[in-house]
Amino acid sequence: MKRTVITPRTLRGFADVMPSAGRRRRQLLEVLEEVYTSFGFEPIQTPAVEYAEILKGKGGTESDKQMFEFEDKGGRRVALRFDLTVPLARFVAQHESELTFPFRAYNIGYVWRGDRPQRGRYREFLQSDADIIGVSGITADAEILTIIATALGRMDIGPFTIRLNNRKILNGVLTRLELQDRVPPVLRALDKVDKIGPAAVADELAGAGVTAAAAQDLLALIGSVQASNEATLSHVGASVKGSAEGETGVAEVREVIELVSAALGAPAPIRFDPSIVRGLDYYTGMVFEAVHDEAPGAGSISGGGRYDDLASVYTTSRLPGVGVSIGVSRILSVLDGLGRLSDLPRDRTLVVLTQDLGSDRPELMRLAAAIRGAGPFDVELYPAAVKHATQMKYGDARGARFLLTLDADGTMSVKDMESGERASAAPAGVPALLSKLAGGA
RNA sequence: GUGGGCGUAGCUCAGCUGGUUAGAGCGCCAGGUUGUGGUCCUGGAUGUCGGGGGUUCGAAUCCCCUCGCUCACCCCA
Repeated sequence: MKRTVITPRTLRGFADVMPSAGRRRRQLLEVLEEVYTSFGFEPIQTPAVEYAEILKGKGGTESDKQMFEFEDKGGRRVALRFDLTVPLARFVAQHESELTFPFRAYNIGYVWRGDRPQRGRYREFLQSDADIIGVSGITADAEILTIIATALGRMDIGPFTIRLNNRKILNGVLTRLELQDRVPPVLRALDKVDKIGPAAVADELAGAGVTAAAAQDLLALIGSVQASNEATLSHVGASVKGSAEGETGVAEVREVIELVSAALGAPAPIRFDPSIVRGLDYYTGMVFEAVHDEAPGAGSISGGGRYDDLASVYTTSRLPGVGVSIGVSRILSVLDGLGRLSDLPRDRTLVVLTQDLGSDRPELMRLAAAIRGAGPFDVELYPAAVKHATQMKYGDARGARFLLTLDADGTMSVKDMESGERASAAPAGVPALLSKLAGGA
């Protein structure tokens, strides 16, 4: 009789994390927490599920369409969070009286979006946000950018570039061209210039009711990325002449880059790119996204910007903010695509203790604990008294550095899997022996 | 949501214009080597050819439907 089984599978867009990716993920998260903390950010957390009315209508119609929304058993309309920024706005508005401002917090968690999965794009993915709430100066903007540059640098994932822009630049120009009532379609059209080219963008702008002359102005503005930020800034500075808001935007970009470079003690890995727009409707000033230089087609590994009005739907207090979102799942996917997911060396030495039917198991347990306490060792006791060769192969497959076998006469034999050499010692001397062997190599 | 590509062993894939028992490499298992891994040698197991229907003497191969995956658009991490 054949037993029928349920085919093991995951939902479209929902992925398992395998051990190789899991180790990398852990390392990325360690770097993030360390960097956030070193900038004074506090860890917070918000729920995965919120009232739908809290989440909907904040990030634009596209976000609403992609939101997982359902009814709970009590008949409430609820939704899975689409990002971590909108829940943060709710959090800050709700706990305003208990927080110290300017409030700096980070939040690491999964978010859910119902769009079609592709490489590096999932329906459930891990994101890590850091935000400063309560001030509108560009010092905060610069600090956020410094955090990204620092974190991405320490993650050791390869070269990256932060593409930076400021919404005030385009807003200013659009106002001068009397297009302020058509901002979203115009921004959408301009955002496509890399993909479809200036001519097609001009067509789309014409379709949005933009005159040919205005379209040329806009294309000149966004097509002005130069070899250096300074060159781009002066180029764009010329096109925004006459618009106070646009001039402010250019000045902010210039100053922010200067501040980040000062913080890093080196030129910031930032490229001023006036074509960066970003879809989320709530951004009001600085906007940016980071791409991995070796996988620019994989999409952004980080993004964010300034949003000065986000919390206004939950409170009458003015709570401007600026934040970054780092795509942990996306970074893992990029590393996987580059074949560098599992090249992370073990940060501690793995030791495997073997056993057989006659082993003194209390002695083995004591010894495992002693080795763990003796230094940077991860120690596992093979959990069954199977054939010794099997346990050796297991240790090898696991990448263990040392295989330990308790001999019948009570001495411990130590095999160094790297050199192939064997040594022995009394159990009490094993921790010291391992430290010596591991250190000497 | 719109449009393209692809579903053959655990994995990566080969199977020409339809033709007998469907293959390779890797992996896995066993032995060589009964308490000392990797290398090597020998042997072995495994497929509803994604599913359903149709054409045909005959379908992994052609047609239709369906499911799944994937890429592009859209949007973004």
